[in-house]
Amino acid sequence: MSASQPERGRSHQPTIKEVARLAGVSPMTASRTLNGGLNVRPDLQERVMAAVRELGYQRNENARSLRPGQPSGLIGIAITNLANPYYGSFALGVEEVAAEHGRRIILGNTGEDAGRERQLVSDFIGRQVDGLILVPTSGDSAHLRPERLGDMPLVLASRRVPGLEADTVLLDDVGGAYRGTISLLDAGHTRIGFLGNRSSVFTGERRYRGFEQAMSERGVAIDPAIVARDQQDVDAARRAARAMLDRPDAPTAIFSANNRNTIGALREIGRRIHDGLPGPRPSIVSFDDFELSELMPVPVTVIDHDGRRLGREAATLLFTRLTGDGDMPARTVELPVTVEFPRPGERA
Amino acid sequence: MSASQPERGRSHQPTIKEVARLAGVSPMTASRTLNGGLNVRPDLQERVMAAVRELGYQRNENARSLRPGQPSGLIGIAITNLANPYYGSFALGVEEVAAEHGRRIILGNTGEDAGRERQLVSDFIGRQVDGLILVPTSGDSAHLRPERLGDMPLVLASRRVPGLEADTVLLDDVGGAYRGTISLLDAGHTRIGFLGNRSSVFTGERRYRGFEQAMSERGVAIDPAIVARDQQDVDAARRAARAMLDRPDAPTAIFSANNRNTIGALREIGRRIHDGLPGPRPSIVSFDDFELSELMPVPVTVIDHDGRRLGREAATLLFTRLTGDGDMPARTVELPVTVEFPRPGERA
DNA sequence: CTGTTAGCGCGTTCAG
DNA sequence: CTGAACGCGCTAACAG
Repeated sequence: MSASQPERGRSHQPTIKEVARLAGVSPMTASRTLNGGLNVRPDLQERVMAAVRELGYQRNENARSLRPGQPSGLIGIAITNLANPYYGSFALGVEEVAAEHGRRIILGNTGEDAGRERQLVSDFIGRQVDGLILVPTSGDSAHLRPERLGDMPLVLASRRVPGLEADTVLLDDVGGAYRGTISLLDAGHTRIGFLGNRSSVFTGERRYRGFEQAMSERGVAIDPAIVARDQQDVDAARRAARAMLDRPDAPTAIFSANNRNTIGALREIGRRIHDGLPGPRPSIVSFDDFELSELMPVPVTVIDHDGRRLGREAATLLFTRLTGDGDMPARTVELPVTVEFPRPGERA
Repeated sequence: MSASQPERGRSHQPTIKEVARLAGVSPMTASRTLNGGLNVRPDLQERVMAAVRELGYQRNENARSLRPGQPSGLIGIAITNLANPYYGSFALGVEEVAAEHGRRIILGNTGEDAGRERQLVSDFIGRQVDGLILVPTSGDSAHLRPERLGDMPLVLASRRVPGLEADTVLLDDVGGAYRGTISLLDAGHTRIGFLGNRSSVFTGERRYRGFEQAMSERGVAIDPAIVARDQQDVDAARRAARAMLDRPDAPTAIFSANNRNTIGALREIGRRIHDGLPGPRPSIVSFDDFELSELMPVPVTVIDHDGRRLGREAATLLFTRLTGDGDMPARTVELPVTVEFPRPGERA
């Protein structure tokens, strides 16, 4: 009962040696049996398996992968915000494909912090992961350069990293934003506001580009007074929407580049309706789907996409590289998005 | 260029030996330096650190934890559905606390499948995790019994496992459901429907109990004809809501025991409003919050709770056990929920 | 078909 | 203060 030692019972995970001893064979025979039983007499295999069951033996995967070249069976994932349902689905997609390949995932949340991303990647490498999948932050990315990563396979998701060649899965941000904007123009809107996130974020930039393309293609001018591109959370989005809608020349429609901005805009619109304020009730086009969008008090068109599928594609890209030629050129997969109108016959 | 071997460049993660050689010291001196530098001359430490930087050395955490008793720094988490935003937040909460303790998480998705849970737990043990956090499935749980788990610390979240004593974090399901139901009764409703998930699911059972308590306390009978407790997805929930609302004696309010049922019910209500169908526009009380609930066409009261906090509590419970006495009795933490009314002055 | 030897990267133990 | 030897659990490579 010494107080200094934690003295946890640590009921000692059985080792392959103990299995072998109990089965009356050498550790090598036990090992072979556990790895498929090639060149082991059936009766010995029986005895080994019996011992395994009796002892509740679990192979130590860490020891197994100690030998260089042996895969650890671990995939490291770093994402920016696990609480975002979209990235939750993304992680699920990766997990599924990883599991199909007998791999497990180590997951870290960066919170958009490049320093944290660096730590995570470093730790992942220290744990000998077989590959890395990440939604990169927009900060410094020196830790992702080939000279730091060696030949560790890396897949980027959702965003690119400037100057870094790596397998990448993206959404069709530009096309989706373009089509969503066109649907507003088709419905006769000419005064269209834009809510987005910091343009330093890759997707923010691309979605604005799609918006811009559609507007210029139709010869509709973009009024900078109703373009707000710096909102990262719902409250900021709400304030931006409010400022726009308070103008005498308020927009009759708003393009929102992501979920946070959409929620903020709709909260503001809801308040105005509830308070009986005058002014337009703008239609919304929202990049990112959300549930019950069809029950909103204004028409909401969503640009929908599948986070789980993005995750599955990212993992597939990784495993293709893991099993194939490590030197093949970097590939980019761009997943389609769908534009969904509120209800049949009731476009924005 | 032999075709049979993968022949990955594998630019060989540097080892501590190489660091030592480059620094002109023994591996032991390098090791000591990396572990705090106790009893190592400052100038040697300098040289070692320089070599580390030059080689981009990363300590092999797997090898480090090979020695029995050494923690792996890994926490295994198995949850039922990562795509559910609530569990995404939960995972985030766990990840945060784990990171604060210098641990990493291995994450697996069970999809409510007990067999998959068993595999995951087994794999986690094989990877020498320091502890396990799981949202248990409702199936067979033999693999969680102490005789199988040894003294591996285990924390259960959201649900209990029958007959298993383990640290547990729960929501105040009963109290929340009770208070939500009371709010409906206070508003004058007497005909209240119930939508829930399989009662075999722990939370489903508890939430029904809270509903029942409130109803019986107020002397309002529960009509089994408007109680549906077997919906696991939105479509099933919608059908159940439809059946209730098609009745001549349709409920004037509905208690929904979880997010999936709430969405289904609201979709059905939205359809009826849109199609101009007659009948009541029932108020909703929803266990589980969702965004923009205040913009719904019927009043929605939500019973809100914080998945991230649940995750943080679960991890805290685990680390308390890891650092403290492993033999302390199992503890249960029950987190409060808040009942939030639609808009000030407009109760359901 | 089976067993022995050796070594993966690291850190504890013990000897200088 | 520093280094050499040993062993953690496991499995290629090499006997037998």
